[in-house]
Amino acid sequence: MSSIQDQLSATIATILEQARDFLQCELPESIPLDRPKNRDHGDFATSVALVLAKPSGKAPRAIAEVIAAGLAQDSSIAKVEIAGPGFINITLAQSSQGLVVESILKLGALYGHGSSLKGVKVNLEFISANPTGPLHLGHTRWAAVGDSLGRTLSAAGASVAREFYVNDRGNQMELFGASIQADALGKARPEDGYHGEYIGELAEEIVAAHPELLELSEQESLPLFRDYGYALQLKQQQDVLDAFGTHFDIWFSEKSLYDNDYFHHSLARLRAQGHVYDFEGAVWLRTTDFGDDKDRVIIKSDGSFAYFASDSAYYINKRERGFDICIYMLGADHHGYVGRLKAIAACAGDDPDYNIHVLIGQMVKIMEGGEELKLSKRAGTIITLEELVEKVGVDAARYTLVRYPVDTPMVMDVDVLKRRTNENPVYYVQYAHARICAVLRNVTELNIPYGIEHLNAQVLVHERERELIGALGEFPRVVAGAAELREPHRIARYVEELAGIYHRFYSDCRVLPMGEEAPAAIHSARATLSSATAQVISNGLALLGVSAPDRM
RNA sequence: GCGCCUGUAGCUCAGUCGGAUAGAGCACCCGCCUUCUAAGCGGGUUGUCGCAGGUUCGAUUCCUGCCAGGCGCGCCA
Repeated sequence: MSSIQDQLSATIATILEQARDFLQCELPESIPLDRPKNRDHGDFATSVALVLAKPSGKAPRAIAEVIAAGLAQDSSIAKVEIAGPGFINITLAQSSQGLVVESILKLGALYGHGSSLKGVKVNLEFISANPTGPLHLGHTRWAAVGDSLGRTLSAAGASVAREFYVNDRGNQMELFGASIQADALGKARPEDGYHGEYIGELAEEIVAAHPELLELSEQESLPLFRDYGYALQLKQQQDVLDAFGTHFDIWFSEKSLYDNDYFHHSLARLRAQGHVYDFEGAVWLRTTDFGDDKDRVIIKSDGSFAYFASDSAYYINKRERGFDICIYMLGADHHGYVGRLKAIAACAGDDPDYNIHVLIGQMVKIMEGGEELKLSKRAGTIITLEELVEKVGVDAARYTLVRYPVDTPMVMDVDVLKRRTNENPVYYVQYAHARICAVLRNVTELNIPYGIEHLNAQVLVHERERELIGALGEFPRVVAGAAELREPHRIARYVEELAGIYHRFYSDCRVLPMGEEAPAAIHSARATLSSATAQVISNGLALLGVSAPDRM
């Protein structure tokens, strides 16, 4: 299904092709075509004449004349104007206004989906919190953004696996086990252990289920406390994420990288590429070959594995599982890892600009009552995902977290998020959807027919109607752009704008007949346009993992 | 010292294949519900796009330097 934009681009490309003799230069690969901010500039505008001015050596307005003459032949175009230094402003014919609405209603929930990433296998790893405590705010940002990005990439045609990397081995696990054990035995927790209230709760739960642990020696019970605690804590994280609407396809165990000697297999692969060396009893990866600050130790001189060992084996593992692109989502406090992760890919013989993509999320703060919230009862230090949801609900939390680019540090204001006003964009958007649903209920009650077969585009001549139709037509591009740039916040911003446009349409364009007025084509057409808008808002919110309520 | 991120209206922030007069919400003032959900709409006020150069028809956007703030630079995990 090709959009109006695509058709226009193709038309212009054809015109340029025919004017090759006149231009005498290379033609652009893609035609710049966007929707002007100023309505006086038509439905679409292109600066292609300006772009071609230099290579062709012709005056931009002269080039524009040629293109405009060609476009004027197209029956789907009502008006072509040349403006300023050589912009070409295009106004669509009334007859083509209905096409967008038609395709939305035909495609339904699939409208906006595309094929730009078709055939690409993406591994999307996010959150990957240690299973030694509750998820906090930073994880929550990723839970919202990562999940939304996953939905967006899928909509663009990619095959996406959402993966949570579980750090189930290493020193932190031991400290976690020791902390729980200390509580269970009524002793002091290790100083460098975990100190949240939840440790005590885990200890109680474990002792209740396995009273025999208290009969064992400390040495014997330690690994059991660790393993039971791990299972409970992981389950807790999974439950919380489930309630948040974030689902993973794969829970990947770090420990499993060392099963069946997989690690040595991955190391051999790196060695074969020639970037592994031994020095002072340790095994190193020469990541400086690919721009890292310094080489990294894989196996320490005491024979134990450095954390980097897991990182490199894990990357190799992802690629061996057939993923083309591995996306990592890391907190800003880990941005120092970008260089070494990219270097792993390069050392493995991959293209670090294509096969691996690292997103860095800046910090999230939370305010309530004008003050920053720092203490969590449960975690002991930072606010948890659960606590945030208790305060503001899933929709407001997800929406707010996903509406900013991840490289912007953000502050969530609980007081604002509880508010049901314009200040809180999630309600603004949801309200537009609920409002349309209410209108359509009334339309149905009055037996006014609507739908594709009742859409007479000729009557939709109001400026608000054209504006709305134009915005609806943008959605597929927004989705494709969000997927390509890995920026799901673009969808949130789009949906806000669309909601605003609908609200303005609503106040200027009456959908239902007034009083004794007989239902006419305009009512059916506007009802149809409304239902298409509801569909697009709903599709957009779905990509954000936010509900689109029928009533509010 | 080196690296990453940020600097746009009084506040919170959008704005990337460079485009026309730089946007939204909030705040402030004024209007709009005897007919659709006022959780809405309309109007008014608000800018050295951190600073200085460069690239060009055109720069908030790309390049360089500087200033300011945040974060990071382990044979820790």
